[in-house]
Amino acid sequence: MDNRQNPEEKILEAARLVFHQKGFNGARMQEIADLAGMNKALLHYYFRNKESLFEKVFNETFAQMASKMSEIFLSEMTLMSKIQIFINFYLNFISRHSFVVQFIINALHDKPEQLREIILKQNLVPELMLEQIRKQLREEMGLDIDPLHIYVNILGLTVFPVVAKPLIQSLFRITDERMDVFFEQRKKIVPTFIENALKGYEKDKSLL
Amino acid sequence: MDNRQNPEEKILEAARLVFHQKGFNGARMQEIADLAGMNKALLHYYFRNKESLFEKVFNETFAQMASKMSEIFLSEMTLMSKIQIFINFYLNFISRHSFVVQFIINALHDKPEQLREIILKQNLVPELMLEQIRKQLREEMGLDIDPLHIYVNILGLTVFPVVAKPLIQSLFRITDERMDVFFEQRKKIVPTFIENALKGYEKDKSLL
DNA sequence: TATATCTTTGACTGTTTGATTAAACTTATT
DNA sequence: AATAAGTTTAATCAAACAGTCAAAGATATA
Repeated sequence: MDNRQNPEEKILEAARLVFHQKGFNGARMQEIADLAGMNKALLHYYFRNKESLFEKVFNETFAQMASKMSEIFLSEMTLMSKIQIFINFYLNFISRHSFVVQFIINALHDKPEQLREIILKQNLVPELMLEQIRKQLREEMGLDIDPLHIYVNILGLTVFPVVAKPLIQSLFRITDERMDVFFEQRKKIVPTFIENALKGYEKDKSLL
Repeated sequence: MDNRQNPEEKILEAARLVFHQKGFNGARMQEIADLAGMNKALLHYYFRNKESLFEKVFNETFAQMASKMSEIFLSEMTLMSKIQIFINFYLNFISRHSFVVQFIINALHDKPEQLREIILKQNLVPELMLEQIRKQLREEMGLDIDPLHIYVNILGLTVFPVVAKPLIQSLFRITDERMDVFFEQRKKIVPTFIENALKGYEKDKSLL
């Protein structure tokens, strides 16, 4: 592990790796210490205990993901370009940080109230993002649809295959190499899938 | 807990509840014993250890989910009806068994090789399901698309919102009641979304 | 250089937890 | 009724683990 960083940074980097892969229950303070190349007691010196170290990591990770999403969807582009960019970004991002989203989902699943407070402290306003999507759906495609459903659809089509990768591989006996191809294909397939779906609403506007 | 069942059944039922919610690492043998209303040593008497009890539960759960999916997608209906039925079934099912899919995904994530063997022993043939989808895409909609992408899209649109429910609620500050409405809406929205997307391909067949 | 403060370590503690065991209890078999 | 086999329990064990502490080491301050 890199020696140029200060201890706090080294601990956080190690903690990130371990917590992301194993979650709170699966992670061991000893393993984090080993990975950071220092004594276990130092973790408690810099971060009071396991919980607060975990919270730090969660905070960081969540903020990073959420702000990246906001950044993309609040930028100045057509909605379809944003979708294209988001999928490309995300599918590239996870090849380096495979477990981030699953980590967030599981953490939030284990202690929803506790982490919800932490999230509220960061002054993110994801509602703005929804309003922006609503506006663009109307102005660019003439659609009056609940933007939350569209946003969740985008996330589902992008994120789910990554999270469920081992499930898909087990079910259909797919090799790692074929999975790489599969994800590469999705960078094209998902945006057209969404575009087709949205254009379909234009003719028959009787829905939501 | 119901007294009419035999001990094995009682243990399995309790183990299911606890493992589904907390995963392997989060689960405690004592908690399972308490929930089953019996001494902890009995769990070891009937199931050698925690691992094999977990495997039993995983096996059961996975088989149940996989066979239900196969059943729907191998039945005699139009593809669009199957999609409609699947979404309805799944969104109703999880209101009673909230954590099944996330449980499977996490388990497969923690020990992929080990569980893949277990899965292979069940003689499921999900590839048949894919072939069936491919056939129906061609015959009913004149489309020559990789059925795996379509299947993953269906799963993503259906399963992701359920798995990510706490994430969505935290991000957009949505109450439990509004979430119920949201899921109820998706029973209609998702099938039309998919239908629109597929119909879009019919005109412009230059894609995959 | 002497002293105070900050950093790091190894040894240790108390608790939790999965697993074992020997004895008690129950049920079936003769 | 006597015996054997199967079932259940309380007590206990050993390992894993988060967290503590006193002392050693390093660094800054005077």
